[in-house]
Amino acid sequence: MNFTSKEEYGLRAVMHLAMHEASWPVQTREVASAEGIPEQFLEQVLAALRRAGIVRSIRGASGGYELTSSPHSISAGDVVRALSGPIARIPCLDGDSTDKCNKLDRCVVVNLWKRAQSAISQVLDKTTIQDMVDERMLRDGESGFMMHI
Amino acid sequence: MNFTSKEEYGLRAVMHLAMHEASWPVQTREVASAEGIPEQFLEQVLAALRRAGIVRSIRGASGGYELTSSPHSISAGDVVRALSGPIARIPCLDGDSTDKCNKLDRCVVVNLWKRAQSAISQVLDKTTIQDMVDERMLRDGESGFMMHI
DNA sequence: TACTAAATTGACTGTATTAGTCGAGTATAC
DNA sequence: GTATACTCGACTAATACAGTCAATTTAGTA
Repeated sequence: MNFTSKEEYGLRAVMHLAMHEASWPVQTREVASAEGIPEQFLEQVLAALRRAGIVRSIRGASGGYELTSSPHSISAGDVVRALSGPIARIPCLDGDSTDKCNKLDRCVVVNLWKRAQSAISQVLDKTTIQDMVDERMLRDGESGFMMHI
Repeated sequence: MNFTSKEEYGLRAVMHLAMHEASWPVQTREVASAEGIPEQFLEQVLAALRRAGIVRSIRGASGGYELTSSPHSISAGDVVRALSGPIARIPCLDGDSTDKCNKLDRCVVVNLWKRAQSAISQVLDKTTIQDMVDERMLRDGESGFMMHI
């Protein structure tokens, strides 16, 4: 039950794009250096976000990435799911049927996991990227610059 | 952000002890076979629960494990934390100071993680073992027997 | 058209965690 | 004293995490 760097990088990258709409498309390198993310690793993250339809890529010289929709309509949950699959996965609920147990709806532990999963999803889904950008701008000032955060 | 087998085994073991107070102490072997948990692995789990003060062990022949307190006063969160440490750990908040970032209270992503962490903790902390036992008895009948669950 | 900047892909590596297993040792009831 | 049962530490295989590397494709620009 830990949050991963990949998820954090994804959120920071999407926030960065949201905050720099004026200079779209934004290049991987710029996002990487501004947010303190290893460039090659960020490429993986952005590729996953592209496959999930959250960002769009523009290839070739002076290409880069931009958001496909408004920061108001992208939730933190969207980004996390794009990078890690379902939030708080429950082992016996996925995979092939061999290791699924056959009385899932009766399993007390699974019911607990489901309630926890739902609680965390609610938090992530009702927080939009715009919410996070607002909070960030408030704290950092207009520049949005923040060291290693 | 996944739940682990160890956590599930721990919850099931504690539930089993709660449901069999009449035959305390209960032996590892019995818990393992009744709950479908690898015996040796369960020993590790029970040892961790003992160190956390959730169960007490009685050594020697006809020894075993019993709960140290009422199932009403043990929460699922207690069990999970005993087995996995803090719930939903946030990488940059623990470990040695070298990889801690120095403006934690300003980090938007960490704030999001904290809210998610708090949501999940609430669910796990307000669910008691007795709650889970009740649900289980309701579904399975008095015997409490349940295959592979 | 050639050059170059940038995304894209897939394979590769090291480390940590998960999910166990094994075996030797210790305590205690009988 | 011996069988039973907990205790402890090391060990292993598989998976996930966090990157890195090299080769390729695409597209803007001189």
